[in-house]
Amino acid sequence: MRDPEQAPRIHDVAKLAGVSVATVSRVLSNPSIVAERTRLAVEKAVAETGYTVNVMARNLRQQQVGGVLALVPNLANPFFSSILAGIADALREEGLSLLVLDTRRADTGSPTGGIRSYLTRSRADGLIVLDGSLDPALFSQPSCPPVVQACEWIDGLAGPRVLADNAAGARFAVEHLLGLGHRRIMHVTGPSENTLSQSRAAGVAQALAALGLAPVARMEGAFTLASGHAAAAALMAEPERPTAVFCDNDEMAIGLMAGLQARGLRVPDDVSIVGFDNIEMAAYANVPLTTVRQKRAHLGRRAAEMLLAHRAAPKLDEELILPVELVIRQSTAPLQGA
Amino acid sequence: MRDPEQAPRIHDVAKLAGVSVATVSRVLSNPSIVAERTRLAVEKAVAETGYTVNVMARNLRQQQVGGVLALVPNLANPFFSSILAGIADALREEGLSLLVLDTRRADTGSPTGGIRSYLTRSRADGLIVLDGSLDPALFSQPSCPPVVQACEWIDGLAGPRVLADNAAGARFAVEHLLGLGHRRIMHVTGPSENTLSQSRAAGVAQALAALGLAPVARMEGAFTLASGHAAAAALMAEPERPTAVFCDNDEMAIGLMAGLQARGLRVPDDVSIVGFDNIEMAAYANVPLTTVRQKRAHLGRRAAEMLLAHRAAPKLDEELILPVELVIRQSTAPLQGA
DNA sequence: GCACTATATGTAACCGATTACATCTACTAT
DNA sequence: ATAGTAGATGTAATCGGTTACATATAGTGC
Repeated sequence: MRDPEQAPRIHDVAKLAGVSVATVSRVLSNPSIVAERTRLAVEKAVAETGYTVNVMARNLRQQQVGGVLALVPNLANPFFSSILAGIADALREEGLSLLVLDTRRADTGSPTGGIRSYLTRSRADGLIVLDGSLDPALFSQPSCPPVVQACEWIDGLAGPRVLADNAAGARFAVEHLLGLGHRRIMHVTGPSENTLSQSRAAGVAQALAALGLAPVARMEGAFTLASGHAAAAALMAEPERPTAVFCDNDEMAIGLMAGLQARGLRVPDDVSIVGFDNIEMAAYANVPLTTVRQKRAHLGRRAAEMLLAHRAAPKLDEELILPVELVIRQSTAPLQGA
Repeated sequence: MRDPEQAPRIHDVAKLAGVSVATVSRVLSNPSIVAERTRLAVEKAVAETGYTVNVMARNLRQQQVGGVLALVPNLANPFFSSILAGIADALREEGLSLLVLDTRRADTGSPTGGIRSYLTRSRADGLIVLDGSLDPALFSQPSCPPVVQACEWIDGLAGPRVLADNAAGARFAVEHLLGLGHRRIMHVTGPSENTLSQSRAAGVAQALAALGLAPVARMEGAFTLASGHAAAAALMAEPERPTAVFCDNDEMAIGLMAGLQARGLRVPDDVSIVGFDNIEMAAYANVPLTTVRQKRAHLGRRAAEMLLAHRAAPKLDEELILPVELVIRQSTAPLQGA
């Protein structure tokens, strides 16, 4: 006798409906091949018992997990969470769920285990990697599920990628500053090993080179408010003080604004500032921030879609570059005395 | 013959090591009960084959999923993502993974399916609910896994909860303003049906009642920058303009500051402002924001720990109230002319 | 030397679905 | 009337582990 508290199994439904388990399974997964009469009886039995499939059993049999794992460097960072929202959206439409792993924290675990133990077909049907600092060797195990890189990317790791057009965005930002007459432009970057930083630096160099210029100053930050704040001191210390700054993200730009204002400099009168990302706060900063818009949720969605397509028909090395656009607000102004 | 591309199974390891599958399983899960000699042989075979357990098969047999599902109202909201980070941390230590479901988006799906289909023991070993607006009936199915409510809570849903001390935080904030001499205090709230809003409103009322006062104005916001910005207009429209505002979260407070400054009012000279949450941006706002600190990652961690404890030994209706503290920065000042 | 116990390992049932294959029925074509 | 076929359903193998139970071996006490 079976404990009535237990969740009903397909067998219970079958018995109640007077059919075999196979028929019940068919009603649930492919109703069109079973006779109307039978189907109705089974549906009634399902309703009466309150049966729902045991997802684990189905997954085992079908050799799939029903979920995609996202590797994020820092889950608490709002930048990533809106990408995740886009990913979750696209996955749910396909009946897949979203698993999340914070790589910075997981890393600290046992050296052999840690992240690696999650990179198996038995744990996820696919991987979306948002952390460009991971070792490409992690993904070379034969049991590693299909991978799509999004936002950041890993040098030496092939496979599809979805990226924002970082170089173009940086170029737009700097061209905007140049157009306002600025020539002494500082670049507050992300960590130098970060792939985003690198491609944004390339965009900056490109825009400046068109006029035969180079950044008068560069400071390496960490994409944080605090590092932007610290950049204010660096700016003041420059012998030829920059009149404009491009920051690799909005958080650093906002931190920088706060730091400059605390030192008595005014934005945009004394210094023009451009950020990157267009986080929600950018529009509500003390001085609304001119920045480069990047559609993060959309990027996440495209990454998930690409993963699903890639699973169906592997397309190596497809690279999707999403457009970005400059949003001009009030943190930039023509060079004084120009 | 087995396709050598396939992931090795426990059977392959057993054959290579010259032992039974049971022994291999024991080496992996409970090494102490197998002889040293045998253990070494098995470990060698595991290394040679590159075997890793099939998580789905193990989970099916052990009747567990290996993951906990967090229900969040809005994944893109940084407020929730740092709670998730805390949850993920605590779960990983127990070998569990974090599944995420964005309830606002999932809601829009089929009425019968949607969220409900995720609330099954076969999909998650436990639930952490961060959305107080959900229907308690969702969790009454017999197959629903153990639930812990965190941060927000659902009226009519019993079970353990982890909350910040919202009433005390609001009281601290208002007492601080009263102590600075302010008497005309406005309260910018979250949505009135939100449980957080309700308990914060209670704290506000309590603090004011001690002096026989009531809020001179109240405006219902949506926890967003935009609604805080809109509150600036409401404040200006008051016949007796408030000299201080308590906002139910930092985002609204920052939006409000921006709105007031755009209208020529100065913070804190003309209006003092207190927020709630202590998001990172609070310290870097144009005027650093006085606010109530709530340790979000810690709250998430405690929620996960409570869930794990609850699974082991169900403790109904345990309620954990985490302390909060006032962080005084520069957005509050003594009443002018007091 | 014998019974008994502890330790180590193997055998096979089991978790709960899906699905290849077998079977049965009813109908069509010759 | 008979074979052939399509459609509906049942039977049982299968996914890949874990673990209760059985068995074998070595060690202990009297």
